[in-house]
Amino acid sequence: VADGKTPEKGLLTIDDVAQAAGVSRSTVSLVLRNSTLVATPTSEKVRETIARLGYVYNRKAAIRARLSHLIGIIIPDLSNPFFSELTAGIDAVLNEAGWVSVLGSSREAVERQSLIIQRMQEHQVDALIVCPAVGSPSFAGVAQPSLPLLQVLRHTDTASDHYLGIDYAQGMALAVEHLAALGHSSIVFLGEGPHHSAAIERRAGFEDALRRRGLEPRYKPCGLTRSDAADAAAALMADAEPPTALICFNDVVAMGAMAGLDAIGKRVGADISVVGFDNVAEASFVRPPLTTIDSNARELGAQAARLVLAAVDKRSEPAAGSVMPTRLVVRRSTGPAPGRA
Amino acid sequence: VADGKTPEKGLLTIDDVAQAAGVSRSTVSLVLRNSTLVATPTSEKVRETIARLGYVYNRKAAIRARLSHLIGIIIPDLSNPFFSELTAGIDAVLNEAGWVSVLGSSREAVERQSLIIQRMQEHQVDALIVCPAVGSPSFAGVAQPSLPLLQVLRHTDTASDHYLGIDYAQGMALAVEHLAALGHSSIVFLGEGPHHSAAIERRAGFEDALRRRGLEPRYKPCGLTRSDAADAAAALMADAEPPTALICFNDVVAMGAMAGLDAIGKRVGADISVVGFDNVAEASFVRPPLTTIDSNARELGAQAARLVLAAVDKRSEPAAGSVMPTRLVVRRSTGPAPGRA
DNA sequence: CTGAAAGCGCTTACAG
DNA sequence: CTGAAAGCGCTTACAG
Repeated sequence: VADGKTPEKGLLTIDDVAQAAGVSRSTVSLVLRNSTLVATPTSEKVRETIARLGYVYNRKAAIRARLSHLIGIIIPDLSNPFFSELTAGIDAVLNEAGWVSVLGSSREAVERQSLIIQRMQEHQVDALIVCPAVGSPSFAGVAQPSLPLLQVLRHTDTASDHYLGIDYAQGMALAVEHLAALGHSSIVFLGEGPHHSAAIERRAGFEDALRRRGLEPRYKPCGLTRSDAADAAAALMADAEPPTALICFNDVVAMGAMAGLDAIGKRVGADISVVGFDNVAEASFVRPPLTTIDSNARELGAQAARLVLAAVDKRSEPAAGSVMPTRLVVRRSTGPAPGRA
Repeated sequence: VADGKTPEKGLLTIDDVAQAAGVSRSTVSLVLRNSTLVATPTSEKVRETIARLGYVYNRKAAIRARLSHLIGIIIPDLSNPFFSELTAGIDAVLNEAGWVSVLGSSREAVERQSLIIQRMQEHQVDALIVCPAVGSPSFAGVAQPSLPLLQVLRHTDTASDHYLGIDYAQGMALAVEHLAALGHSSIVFLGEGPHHSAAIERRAGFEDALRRRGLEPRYKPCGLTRSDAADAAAALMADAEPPTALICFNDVVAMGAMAGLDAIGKRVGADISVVGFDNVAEASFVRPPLTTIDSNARELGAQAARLVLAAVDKRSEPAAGSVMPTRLVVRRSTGPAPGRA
C-alpha cells in the first residue's frame, strides 16, 4: 500500500521481488538458493531488493525442493540434563549448517514416539535423530524407508538400524578397575532400571569386568530417580554384608545415592565409594565431587548431527556402528576400601 | 510397483489415495483435516485406504493452509536446567495439541537470535515463544508484525512486546523476609550478571525488600557459572565484614557458592546461609539441600504454550502482562544468623 | 455430501 | 547467464 508493492493481503512473494528488481522470478529463486548461475551484479540487485522490501523466503512453498532443512530430534525426556546436553550438541551443529531442529519428547512412551515420528514426517524432515523410548520395536514400520534415521545412546534390537553410541562396557570396566585398584572387592551395581540397550550394556560391562577379576557382581535395582536411589542406597547399607563401593547407573542415581548415604551418616569417599556415569555438569559440584565416567553427551550430539547431515548430503543412510569411548574422571566420592587406607 | 499403486519415484500422494479409495482428491483432503463435511462411511473408507497404502500427509505441500502447525521456541541455552524444564513444559502442551516444536538456541547472541527468527519464519511457524538474549532490541524489526510472539522469563524494553514472566521482585521479597526472620542483617546479593529484565527485577526486588526493613543492600557480581560463583563466594568471606547470608541470582550460582564455601571450611546453613532462585531438580539433592525460590519453569512453559495456541486460534496477539507468583522452599542451606541460634 | 477446476508460491527443466 | 512455461501436492471456492 505504501509503495504500491506491498499486497493488501498476505505477505510478499518472490514475484513482488522479481518485479521490484526488474528480473524474472526464476532469477530470484536462484539467488535465494545462492546459485552460481546468477551474475554478481544481478544477485546483488536482487538481494538489495529483498532487504529493502523485507521479503521472507517461504520454504513451505518450496515444495519441489529436495530438502526441507528440517531435522527431527526425538529424546525420552528433556529435563534429564544428559539429554538436554545431547540436544544442545545436535542443535549447535545443525544450526551452524543452516538446518533447523524439530524437537519431540517421547516421555518413554512408544506410542507417543510413533506419533511424533509420524508428524515429523508430515513436516518432511530430512532426517531423524532418535534415542528410542524403552521397548521400541524396529523403526522400519514407523518411518519411511527412505528417511535417514540415526539412533543415539540406545538402539533397538534390530541390527539394521543405524546407531551412534557410547562404549558403556568400556566405561564400566574403567569404573571397576579404578575401584579394584583402591582395594574394593564388594561392589554393587545400583540402578538396574529400564530394559534398553544402554542399560543392558552397562550391566554386562560391569559383570564382565568383575568376573575378569574373580569378583562376584551384585545388583541393587532401583528407579532412575534421585529419591529412589537415595532409598535404595540407604537400604543397601542395612544388609548383612554391606558393599564398600557402588557403581551407579548414571550420575542422577549416584547423586541420589550420595544424598541417601549422607542422610544415614555414611561418609561418601571414606566409609563407602560411589561412582557415577555421564559426568553431567553438577557432578563436580555436589559434595563430595563425584567420581564418574564421562560420556560427553554434547560431543556425541555434535557427532550425530554431522553423521546425519553427511547422510542427507550423500542421499544415503548414516554411517552405522560408531561407538565413542568414555573417560574416567576421578573426584572425591571414591577412596580406598575401608581398612585399606 | 507391488500393487500397481506405488509410484516408482517419490512417495504416495493424495491422488494415489483418492484413486485407490474411489473418491476425489478433495474428499481425501477433507478427511485428512477431519472435516465434518464428509459422510462417515466415506471417511472410514478413505482412512482405511490411507492406512493400507501407508500414505503420509505432506504438510509442506499444504501451502494454502492457514496454519503450519509449527511453533518456534528460542532460548539462550538448553544446557541450563531451568531452560530445559521450560522447554519441556512448552513442548508437552504443544505436542498434546497436535503442534510440533521447532527449537533454537541463541547462546545469548543477538545476531544468532535474529538468524534463528528469520529461519523459523521461512518455515512458516505459526507463533514464536522466545526468551530474549541479553541485549535484544524490540522484536518489531526482526519478526513479521503478523506473527504472534510471546516473550518468556525476560522481556525487551519495549512495552508493546507480549510477555509471560515471573514475579522476581516478589520472590526476592520472600527470600529477604525468610532470612530476616532468622536474624540475618548482613545479606549479599551474589551474581549480578547480565543486564536483562529478569536480572534487573531480581536486583530491584532484593534492594526494595532490604530497604523496607532498614537494611543496606550489598552486591557481589560474578559470572553465572558454578565455578565463578564458587570463587566469588570464597572471596566474599575474606572481606573485612563478611556477610551472614547470600541470596543468589539463581540455583546454579547458589550451588557454586555452596561448593566454594565448603572448600574454605564454611558450614552452609550454620556459618552462612545461602538462598537460591528457581528450584531446579538438583536443589533438593545437593548437600545441604538448598533453600530457594520456586519459579516453576515447567508450568510457566505450559502456560506460555497455552497462551500462544489461543492467540493462533483467535488470530490475535498473545495475552500480555501475565506474571506468575513464586514460592519459598525452605531447606537446610539457611539457618539462624550466627550468634542468634 | 462429493467432485472438477483454479490456485498457492515456490522449483525445475529447457530454450535462448 | 536469464526468462517463459510447466509442475509440485496440496487447499479452496464453487457447482451440483
